[in-house]
Amino acid sequence: MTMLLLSPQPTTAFSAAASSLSRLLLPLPRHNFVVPPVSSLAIAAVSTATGDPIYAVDSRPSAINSRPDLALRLLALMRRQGLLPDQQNYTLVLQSLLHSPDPPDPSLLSLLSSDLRSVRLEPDARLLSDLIVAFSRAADPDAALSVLAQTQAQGITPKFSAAVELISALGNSGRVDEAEAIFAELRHWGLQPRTRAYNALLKGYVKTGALKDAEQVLDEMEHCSVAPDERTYSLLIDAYTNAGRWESARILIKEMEMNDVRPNSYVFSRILASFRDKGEWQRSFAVLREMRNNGIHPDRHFYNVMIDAFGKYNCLHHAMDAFDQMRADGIVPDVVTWNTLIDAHSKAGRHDQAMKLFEEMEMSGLAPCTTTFNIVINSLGEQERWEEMKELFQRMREKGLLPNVGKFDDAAPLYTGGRRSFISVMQTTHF
DNA sequence: TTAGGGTTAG
Repeated sequence: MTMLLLSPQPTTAFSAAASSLSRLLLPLPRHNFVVPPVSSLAIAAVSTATGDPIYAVDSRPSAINSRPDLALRLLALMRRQGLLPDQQNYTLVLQSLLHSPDPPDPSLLSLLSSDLRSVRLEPDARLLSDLIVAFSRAADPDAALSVLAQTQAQGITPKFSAAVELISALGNSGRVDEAEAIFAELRHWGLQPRTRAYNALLKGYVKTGALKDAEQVLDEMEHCSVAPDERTYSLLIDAYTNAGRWESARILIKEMEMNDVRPNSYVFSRILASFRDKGEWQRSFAVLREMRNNGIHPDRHFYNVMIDAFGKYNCLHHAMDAFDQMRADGIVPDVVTWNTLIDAHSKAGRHDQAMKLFEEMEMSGLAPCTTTFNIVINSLGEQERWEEMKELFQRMREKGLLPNVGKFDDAAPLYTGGRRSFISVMQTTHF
C-alpha cells in the first residue's frame, strides 16, 4: 500500500504548513506511550478507519518532494491520531524541505528538532545528516554544529555531503576558521576531500576577502592532485575582480582554457557586476569582448546585469542597445529585465518612457511582480499621479501582493507636497 | 554522486 493521507485542500500552499505545525506541536496525548512508533504507511489504515475526512494519494517520495506542506500535514495528522512518528516520518519531512526550491525556514526547523527531542526518538545517521544539511541551508550553522556534536557523541560519522554543506554554510557566514576545522576533520573520518569539498572551503575565503588563503586552497588542490573545476576558478576570479585585480582574473581565465575548463556566462556577469559597483561601467564593453573572444554567449542574467550597469549610470541609450541586442540574440526578456529598464528610465526622470515600457511589458504577456509595482508606484509618486498610484495598489491587492508600506512611508516626503496625498492613497486602499 | 553560483526596488 502506498498511500499518503491529506486533509482536504491538498493543493494548499506552504502557508498551510504553519497551521499544521501548531497542531503538530500540541502535547502528545497521554495514551501515547502505549502506541508504538508506526510508519507513515500504517497511518493510512488507522486514519481511514477513524473516518477522518482525508484524501488518499500517491505517497511515493516523488509525490512528497518539494511539498513540505504535505509532509507536515502528515505529521500533524499522526499527532491528531495519537501516533508516535518514527525515523522515516521525520526523514520524509526533512527530505521534502530539502527538495523544496526555497531554503528551509529556520524557525520551522528548530520546532521540528525540538519535536524530535520530545518524542525521545534517537535519530539515526540519515536523519542526523539531513538535519545538518537542513540547518546549514537555513543559514543556521550553530544549530548544524550542535547536531554534528550530537552525531559524534552517538559515535556516528555524518555523511560527507552533510559536512560539505556545513563547511559551505560556515564560509557563507564568514566563519572560515570553523569551516577550516571541519574540513580538517574530514580526513579524520578517513575520507579524502575532492573538488567539491575544496570549493566549499574556498567559498568562505572568497566571501571574507581572504585572497591569500583562497590562493593557497588552489595550491593545495594541485599538491593533492585534485582538479579544479569551473566553480573553483569562478570563485577565485570573482575574488580577484572584487579586489580590483583584473589582470589576475584574466590570467585565471587563460589558465582555465589551458586546463580545458570552460568559463561560462556566470563568471562574466560577476565581473560585470563588480565593475558596475565600482562605477566602471565603461568596462562593460571590454567584458563583452573578452567573452566573445572566449566563444561564450551572454545569457539573460548577463544582459540583465549589463542593462543595469548602464542604467545605473544614466546611459539609457546603451541600456536600450543592450536590450535590443539581447532580443536579437533570441533571449526573451524576463521580469527582471523589464524592471531594470523601467527603473533606469524612472530614475533618470524619463517617466513617460518608464510608463511606456511598463505597458510594453504587460503587452508582452509578462505579469508584473512586487518589484515591478514598487518601481512603477515610485515613478507615479514622483509624478504625483495619485489616482493611478491608487489603481496600482488595487491591482497589487487583487493579485495578493503586499506593498512594502514602510518603504513608501519613508519615500513619501520626497514627493513634493505629496505626503498627505500619499497617505490618503494608502489609507483608502484596503489590503 | 563530497554544492551549487549570478540580475531588478528600498
